[in-house]
Amino acid sequence: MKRTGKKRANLRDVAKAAGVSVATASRVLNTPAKVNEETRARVEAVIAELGFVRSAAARAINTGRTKMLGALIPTLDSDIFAQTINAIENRLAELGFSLVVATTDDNRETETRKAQELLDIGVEGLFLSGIAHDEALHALIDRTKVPAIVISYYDEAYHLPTIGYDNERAAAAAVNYLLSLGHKDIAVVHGPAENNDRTRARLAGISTDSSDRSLTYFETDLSIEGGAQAVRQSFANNRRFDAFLCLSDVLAFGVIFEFQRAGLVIPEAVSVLGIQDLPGARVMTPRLSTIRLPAQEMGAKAAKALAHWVETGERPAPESLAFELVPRKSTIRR
Amino acid sequence: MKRTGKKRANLRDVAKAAGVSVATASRVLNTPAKVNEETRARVEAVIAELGFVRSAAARAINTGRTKMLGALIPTLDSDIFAQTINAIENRLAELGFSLVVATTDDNRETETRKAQELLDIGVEGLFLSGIAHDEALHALIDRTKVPAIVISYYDEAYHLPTIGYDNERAAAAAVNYLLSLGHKDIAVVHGPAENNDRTRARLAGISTDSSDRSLTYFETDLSIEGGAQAVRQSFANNRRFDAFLCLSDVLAFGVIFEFQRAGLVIPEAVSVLGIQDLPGARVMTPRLSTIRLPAQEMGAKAAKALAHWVETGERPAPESLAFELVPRKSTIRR
DNA sequence: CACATTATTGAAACTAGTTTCATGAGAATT
DNA sequence: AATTCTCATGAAACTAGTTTCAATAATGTG
Repeated sequence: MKRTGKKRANLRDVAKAAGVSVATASRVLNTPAKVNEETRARVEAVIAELGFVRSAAARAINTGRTKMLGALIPTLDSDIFAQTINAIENRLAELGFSLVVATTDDNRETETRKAQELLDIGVEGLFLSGIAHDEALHALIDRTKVPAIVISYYDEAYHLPTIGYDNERAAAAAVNYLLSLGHKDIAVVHGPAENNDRTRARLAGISTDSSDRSLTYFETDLSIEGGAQAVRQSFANNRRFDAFLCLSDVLAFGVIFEFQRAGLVIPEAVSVLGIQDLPGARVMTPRLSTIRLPAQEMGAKAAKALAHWVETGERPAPESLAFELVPRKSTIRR
Repeated sequence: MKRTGKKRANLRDVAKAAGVSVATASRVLNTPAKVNEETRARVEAVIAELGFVRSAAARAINTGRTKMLGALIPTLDSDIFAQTINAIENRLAELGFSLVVATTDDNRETETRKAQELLDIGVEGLFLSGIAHDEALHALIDRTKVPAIVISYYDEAYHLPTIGYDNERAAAAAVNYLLSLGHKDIAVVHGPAENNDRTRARLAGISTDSSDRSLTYFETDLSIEGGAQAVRQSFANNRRFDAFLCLSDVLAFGVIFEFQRAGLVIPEAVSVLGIQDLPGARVMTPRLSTIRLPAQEMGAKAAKALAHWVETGERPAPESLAFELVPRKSTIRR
């Protein structure tokens, strides 16, 4: 460590320069009302003059508070979590918390390692995505008793509070809508199910009760390109469908683009339904029919809940957020 | 503060339980090689048993290091910064740093306030977007001497190191490409210029040298919907153009969607050119011609540069990243 | 005017670690 | 056998703040 020249001013320096005790200097920072006006002005002047910035670490060591929360999300490199994280950050800022983000690439070991690192730097609470985690992560949360809430997933029975939507029922609502439109032969496009419990839950919600309806599954990358690939594969198989049910809007985007590239018109050629309602969904052509998941509301509620938990020690109740069918122009009755 | 029951174990507890001094316990954590093997094993056992987690704050107070960096970005609620932030976080994680994000909504006071908060919680360096900032933020950076680098913008002469692309020249390359295709009557669609220096720089790069070419400007929201609005406005004005130059891909998306909605075919009806090359650009229909900005490379380089600066005190040199014209299917010779 | 109350303030203890310095025990060297 | 060196360890100082406790001064009440 090379402390180049004079170090940063600390409270003792301030106190000395202002001719007061460190206690008084500290009071100016924390409980200014308890300090005489003149004294306070003097100390404040010195603080400004010396460019004093109080050390967060020293503060945290005393109060035990860092006012930081950590979020473990699969990736930032996609719209999917952007809205939620944005909402979390916004609400957290209002509540006086900072947000440290860590991406996991949907890899459980990475998630556990980064959770440990977040705890090491002193976050007071964690946001987790979904309920599929390493045993080690659960152990860590148990051991440290760090408040942790799960987003993007609702499961009342889970051992951590979940704030999210019922992925299974959202998917069920999606199929039912397509069935109600008279579609019989449906392609289901979804991202990797292996490490993604949201995807798995959505898959679990999908079924047709009757035997004259068929479901064909395409597992692909959770990306626009992935959606396009699924369509190309269906072409390669020479297979036509009444409808494409995409378990995520990003997949629906790719599906629609690929059909358009083939010169087919949506929804006349095929109905396409997404899940999520990303910002682009209602603007694209055709406007995408989808199941709207309240990403922003979820972020705001999760932020509020975790902040409250950390602040008061009162564990929040799980919250189920309503999804909503938003029929637009990419689906048609058949 | 209600420390529910027994507090978390600290180093003193560990030392006592292991029958050693705190100094030895600390050594087990930091320089295990200097501790006798048996002693070390004993201390480690106690650490595991007590679920001891060392306080980051206490550590930071001694070492002066928090290993946290802060990023101030306009918003997370958009693809535009997602790739860059993702790349920053990934690289930072490799380098052993954590990333605290703060959004500014392109509001300078908000930015300054959040910068102060980031510093308050102890970040050792800052990523800033663009070069337009409050005087107070500059003063803060000067005063605290916190390493800060600017991304998304390249300006050798700026008083902070910039790592980004030359927005002005990227925009110039875009116009030149359209002109070279024979377009004479060009609509320029851009986001709010007021608080956005990237937009302003791009606007500055746009000109036609000859008088038989015309440029018409549409200022709108920096969003897909914004792009669509610009097109609607051009319809309302009964104005036709050879080409739409969109100063950001998101705007181009909206422009294309709105034309498609009107039943017009891109690029036959009108050429559309974007800037950025978002993930969706090369997948949409038609595949979007654009000026590719190396967002991920920028994120990785910026992360590396700031980490190095913080680590060694050596201020990095500004870096200009090459943009690249990517002609695809949304532009045509006229 | 005596007593009680309130407002200011500083000394010192305290938070949870790291680090320096000194000490003692063996081991190695002369 | 005497001296030197290394290794392991603990006491105490130190980091930068917060907080408690006590003291003093100033004001208010009866």
